[in-house]
Amino acid sequence: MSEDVQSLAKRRGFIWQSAEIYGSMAGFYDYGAMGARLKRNWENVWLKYFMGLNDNYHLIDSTNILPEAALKASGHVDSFTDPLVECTKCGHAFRADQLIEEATSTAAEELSLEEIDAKVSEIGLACPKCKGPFGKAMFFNMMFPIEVGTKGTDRAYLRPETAQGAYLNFKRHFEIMRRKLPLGLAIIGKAYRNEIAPRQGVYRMREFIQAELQIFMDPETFSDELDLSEMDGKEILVQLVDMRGKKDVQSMPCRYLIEQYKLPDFYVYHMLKVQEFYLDIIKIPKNKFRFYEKSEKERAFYNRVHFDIEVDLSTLGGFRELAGLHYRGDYDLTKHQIGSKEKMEVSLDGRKLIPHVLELSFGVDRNVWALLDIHLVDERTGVLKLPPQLAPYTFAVFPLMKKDELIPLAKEIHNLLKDDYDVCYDQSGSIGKRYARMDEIGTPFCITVDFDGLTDDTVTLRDTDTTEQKRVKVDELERIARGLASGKLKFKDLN
RNA sequence: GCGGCUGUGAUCUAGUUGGUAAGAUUCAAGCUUCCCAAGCUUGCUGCUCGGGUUCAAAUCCCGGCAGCCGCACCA
Repeated sequence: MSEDVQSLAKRRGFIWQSAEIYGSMAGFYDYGAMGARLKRNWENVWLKYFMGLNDNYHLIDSTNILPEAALKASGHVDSFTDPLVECTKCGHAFRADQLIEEATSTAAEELSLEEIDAKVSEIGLACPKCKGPFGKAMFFNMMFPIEVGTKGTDRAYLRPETAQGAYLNFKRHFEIMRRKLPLGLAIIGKAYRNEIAPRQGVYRMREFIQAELQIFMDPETFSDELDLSEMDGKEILVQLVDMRGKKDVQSMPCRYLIEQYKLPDFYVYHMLKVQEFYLDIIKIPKNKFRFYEKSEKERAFYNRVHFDIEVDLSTLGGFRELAGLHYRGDYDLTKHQIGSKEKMEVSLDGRKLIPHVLELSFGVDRNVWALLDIHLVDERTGVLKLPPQLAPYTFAVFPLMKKDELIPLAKEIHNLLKDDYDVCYDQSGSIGKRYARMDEIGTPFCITVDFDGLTDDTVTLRDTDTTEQKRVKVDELERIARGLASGKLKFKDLN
C-alpha cells in the first residue's frame, strides 16, 4: 500500500528519489512541482501558527555547515559516533561499546579505538552470530564530514539538526531583541544524517528538512507569559509510559497532566498548542493523533520531558513520529558556554540564569508525507482532500468546453486570481477529466466558465471535496476567493 | 551493513524450453461533449546499470545500484 501512495506521489509530481536517472542513492528525495508547493504551504502554515504564539518568536536562518568545535560542544561529535567492530568471518558489524558493556558490565562508551581493540582481545570477544573473530574497531559517524578550505584543515560537518543554529545565535538575538524572555528562534532548513540503512520512503532520510522552534525561557516565569486559562476544560490525547500495553491513547485533561503527572504547566500548554495545530489546521483526525511519552531509556538524557507527536499513517503501518516536544533544560546553552567560553548567562530583574530551552521539533518531509497519507481519501480513484491553505493549487479555472467563446473569460479569471493565489488553468480533455485531475492533487475549488455565464457574468464555483456547485458573480469572485483561500469563508456558507 | 525476495514506457501489469516487447491507465493533438475519469482517431515514451555466455538475452550467469521484508542501526 505504501508503494501505491509512493507511485501516486511520483506520478502526480509530489516526491520521488533524487538522481533517479543515475539509479539514485538511498535516503535522498526530490520534491516536484506539486510537492514543493505542498511543502512550502506546510512550512508557511507552521510558521504562521507557531510564530503567532508570541511576539518575540522569530524565524532566523543559519548555515548547514558547522565547525567541529560547535558540534563537539553540543555533544554530537561524540554521541553521533559509534565504535563498530566487524566479524571477519560473516561480515556482521556490531556496536563495540555495547558488546563490551554486555560482557563486562562496565561502561565502555568513552573507550578509544585502541582501548576497544585491547578489551576485545582481553576478554576474547567473538561474533555473537557465528563465533568468528573480530577485526579492528572503527568509528562510524552519523554526521557527514566536510572539508573546508583548500587544504581542508578546518574540520566541519553538515549539521545533524537545525537546533544548533538557534543555540549558536541565541546570545546575539537576545541582545537584538532587547533582552527579553521568552525568546523564540525558529529555523526551517536541511539537516543531514548518514543513516546506515535508510528505508520506508521519506520517513528516514539522509538529507531532510526540519522545522524547529527553540524557545529560550526562564522556567520560573515562563508560565506567567502564557494564558494558562486556555487549558481549562481542554484535553490532550496522550499515551503515557505507564499506560503502555493497556490503553492505546487516552484523552486526558490538561490539569490532570500537570497535577497528577507533574508535567510543567508551560509544557502542557505547548502540548495543547501542538495538538491544535495538528487537529484544527492540518486536519488530522482525532483517532489518528497522539502524544507518545518517551521513557527514560528511550529519550536523550538531557530531555527532562519528552513526548513524540505521532500520527497513525497507513502507509507506514501505524503511529509514526512526526514531531517532538522536548524540555531540554539549560543543557544546550550550558554546553556552548563551556565549549565557546562565551557567557550564556542572562540577567533579568537582578537574577542571573542560563535560559532553559523548550524545543518544538518537526520533521517537514514526514509531515508532508503524512498529508498525502491522511488526506488520500480514496485509494482507487486517488482523491486527495487538502485544506485550502495547504493544497498545491487553491483554485483551478476551466472553460466548460474548449470553445473559442468560453476561453477568453476563463483566461481573464485566471489572470484575475493568479497573482494572489496558486491557480491552475486547464482546457484539455472533458470537464469531468479536469475535475478528476484536480481531485488527485487536492485542489479544493474549481471555477468553470459556461455559456450562461457569458450573458449574466456568473461562473460555477465547485467544492471539490463535496462536488457541490454554486453560481457566483464574476465581480464577487475576488472577495469570495480571499475568504475561501484563508479558510475564513466556508463553501457551505456561500449563498 | 548482513540475509531473503524483487527491478519491463509517466503509472500498473503480461511476457522466462533464450529468437528482436503486449495490454490498461496516463499524457499530447484533433473530432465530439452544457458540469466528476464518456466516446472516436492519431501520436509520444520502455526491458535498473555494467560485464559475461550465445549466431541470438527482458529471459541464463557474475557484479553494481535501487526497492520491499527480517536482523542490526535510528545520541
